[in-house]
Amino acid sequence: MPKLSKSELVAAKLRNYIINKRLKPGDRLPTEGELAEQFGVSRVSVREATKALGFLGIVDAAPRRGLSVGKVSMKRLSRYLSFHFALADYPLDELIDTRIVVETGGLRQVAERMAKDPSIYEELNAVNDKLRRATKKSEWLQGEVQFHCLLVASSGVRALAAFNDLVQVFFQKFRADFSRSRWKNGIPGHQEIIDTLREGEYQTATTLLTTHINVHRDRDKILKRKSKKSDAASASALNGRSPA
Amino acid sequence: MPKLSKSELVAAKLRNYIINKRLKPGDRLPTEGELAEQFGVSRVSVREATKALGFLGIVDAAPRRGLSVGKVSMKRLSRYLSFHFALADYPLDELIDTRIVVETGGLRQVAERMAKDPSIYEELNAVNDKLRRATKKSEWLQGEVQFHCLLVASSGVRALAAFNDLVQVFFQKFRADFSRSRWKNGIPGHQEIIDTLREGEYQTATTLLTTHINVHRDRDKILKRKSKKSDAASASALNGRSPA
DNA sequence: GACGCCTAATTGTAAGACAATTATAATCGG
DNA sequence: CCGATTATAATTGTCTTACAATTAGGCGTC
Repeated sequence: MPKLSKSELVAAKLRNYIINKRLKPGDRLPTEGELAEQFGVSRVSVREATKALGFLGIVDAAPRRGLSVGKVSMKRLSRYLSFHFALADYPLDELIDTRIVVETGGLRQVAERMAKDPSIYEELNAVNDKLRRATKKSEWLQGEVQFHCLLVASSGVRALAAFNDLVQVFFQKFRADFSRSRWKNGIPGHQEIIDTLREGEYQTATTLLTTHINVHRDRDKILKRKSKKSDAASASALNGRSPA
Repeated sequence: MPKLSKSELVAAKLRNYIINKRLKPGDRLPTEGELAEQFGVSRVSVREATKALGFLGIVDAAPRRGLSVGKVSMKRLSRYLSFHFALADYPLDELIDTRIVVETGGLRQVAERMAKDPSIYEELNAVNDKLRRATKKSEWLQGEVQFHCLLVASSGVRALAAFNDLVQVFFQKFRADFSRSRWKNGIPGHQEIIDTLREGEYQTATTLLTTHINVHRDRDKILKRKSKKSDAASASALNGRSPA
């Protein structure tokens, strides 16, 4: 059990403070000095906590104005997590499983919302167009993440979208060694998915998206074919959901 | 253009340092004092940066050992996600959608693993037994979370499990006002789900689990049948302490 | 009333000191 | 000679104090 340092405790207490008082972005927090007194620690410890939270955009600090609750955005995180090499945490298979669950999980809602609001389709289409025009690999990498994040965000299930943002960052390193012909190939796949969704056929879209994501698994299998025989056809799960 | 603070600069430099030297998790970094001298700032600024990166698990610090590159884990990041959740205050409907996606998403894997390892069934069964013996509501609350967390963890998809842990914690407040007869009712549901999974029928289990979770939605609908589509800032109860 | 200056509150940075922790070396017992 | 224990020292963790930098809000002048 890793013993929590004082600044980490302060961060946790600050979190509870924000939750208990039901503070929302923009609301004021006590000053560093007041927090120090209230929590019974020195200003240094408070600062280490607020600074750390400030890095993430959770709190916002300015001289004279003091501290306030900031707007949490996943973009801040990605900035610090852009070290793809440091993220070798979960094996590829588990990340792919995770992606399939999270991304396909929201498709029904995406289809429903598309039916009511055509602009959702337009946005996704625009991102995919941008992807078509991409020439440099970095452009594609960025666009690819953007597309998949927007897809889940379009479900309107924001908690799922937030988690998906993280997963996409984690996954980034596996996209790195993807040949150009390979990713040019994926773009019509995107198109098919959103077109199918516009028709309301979210179950078909689920199959398509699953296959799209599983491409990474196949590639991995090929790379280490020497290992045990495995069922490459995969095609495994379409998660049957939606009980009415 | 937001002016970067010194500690943020240090964080950026540290990031470049890690990238340029191609450091991997576990590799040693200079000490705080050395970094301070090298970057021409005080130890305080270095500390604020390393602390912030430490929150994300990007650097790891220990007395005498010094600083080293850490490995970012989903556990670590859920701390950040928990802030996101806390500030966002998602409505019940979205949390239910999230739960259904995450919990049912792992069922296929659970069934597969159960077939190979019977102890998975036993564990789930044990938790459900404990649930049956629960008399106090607090026991039930704890057991309920434990069951659903174990269920997802049994899929072996750890990233999904980590996220699910978080969702369960935030869902707790909605379980709070659940009558005893109501939750006694849910226990056979659990049993049916794990039994079905043992048979390998994960699609049936998906339907069952979806219904099980949707009970909360129905109840919600009933509660505010009078009040129309109002977001109705949820009242009451928060947890007091941080979830580790 | 509008504009610019002043002041004070608050964060930002620094230096020094000491406590807490722990890897490594030294010591001791067998 | 080896294992366990103790002592040492290096490093992070925390506190205190001090001061610089920034800026919101008040004051005064026109």
